[in-house]
Amino acid sequence: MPTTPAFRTRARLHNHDHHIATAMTQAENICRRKGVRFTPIRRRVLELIWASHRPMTAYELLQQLRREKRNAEPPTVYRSLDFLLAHQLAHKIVSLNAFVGCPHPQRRHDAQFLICSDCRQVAEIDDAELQRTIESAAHRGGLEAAHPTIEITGLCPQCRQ
Amino acid sequence: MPTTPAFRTRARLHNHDHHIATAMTQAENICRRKGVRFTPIRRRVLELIWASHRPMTAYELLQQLRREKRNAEPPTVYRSLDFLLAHQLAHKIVSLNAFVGCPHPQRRHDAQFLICSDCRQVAEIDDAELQRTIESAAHRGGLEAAHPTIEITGLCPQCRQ
DNA sequence: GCGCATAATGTTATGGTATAACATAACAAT
DNA sequence: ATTGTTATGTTATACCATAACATTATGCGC
Repeated sequence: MPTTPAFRTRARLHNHDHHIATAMTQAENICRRKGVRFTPIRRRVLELIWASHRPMTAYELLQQLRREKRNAEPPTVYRSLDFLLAHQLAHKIVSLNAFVGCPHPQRRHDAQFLICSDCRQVAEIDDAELQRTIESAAHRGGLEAAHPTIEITGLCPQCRQ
Repeated sequence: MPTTPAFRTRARLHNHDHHIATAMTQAENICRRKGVRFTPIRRRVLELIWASHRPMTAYELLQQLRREKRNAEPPTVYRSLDFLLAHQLAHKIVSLNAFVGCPHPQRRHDAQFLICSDCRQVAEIDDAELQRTIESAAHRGGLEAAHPTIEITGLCPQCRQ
């Protein structure tokens, strides 16, 4: 069971700048430890992802990026996204063709997402029981080295009110 | 636990024509019962989906369809797919942007898929425990009226050998 | 059967997502 | 400084999906 509520409340949204700063510092540290380059473009793309409360598509990111970098093109942002995904600093939500920041990039993990169909907010959960159940279902079905994509769409608490 | 193995063996592939015929008859019956029209195009698209052992993209289906129907265009196939998805005669695999036939379209269900990353074969499983666990994880996370997308990628038994 | 409403298909155009391929620039280690 | 490697610039294109409007087919009440 997550120790913090899965979806951000209004109060937590107010702290958003702080969240971004923390995520960026974390990303920096991780890249330094791994000896990979957290270049200005990569950093900026991750900042833009975090600056949004909702998952961002590659072309939304491109549009933002172009405000500062006139010559940005699709490969610019897709390459940065590839890097961020490879190092688990971000995740792709395949059901939305969009990207979110990873709230705990330190440990490698298979992510599970809750998606609000109304406000489009996404919460990453990390449910050990769910993980185990998925793995055992895959195994019963004959699948090995399984990498699950779990995306659950529904209504978040705020949007139900 | 499924009563048949999730992935098709070579023996079961030999029976493929029979599988297709069964699936088509089932689809016919379902459409008749629902009072919706199983038109020649819709029928043919479903046949093409079943004729493949792998998930088919919309444009692969279009290419096939054009062999018989020179004037087929993207909307032709997307409309048929919309119909087939709406009536649960087929499913979309969002992580592949591709479509598979539904092996048990009678009962309405949230599907879970095992995907072999080597041979690309897809098995639909229907694991009650998994379903329950997902729902309760979503609920703990605050999400209601949850519609899960479960797609697990790995290696199938044949491809491991 | 006839006329009508509705559903399905035809057709053209365009929007949205992602990558190939090759050129240039930045960096890091000697 | 030279060189191998990684990152970025740039152009073009492939792939995925739908909008919008015209035409045709079907089912139904008469």
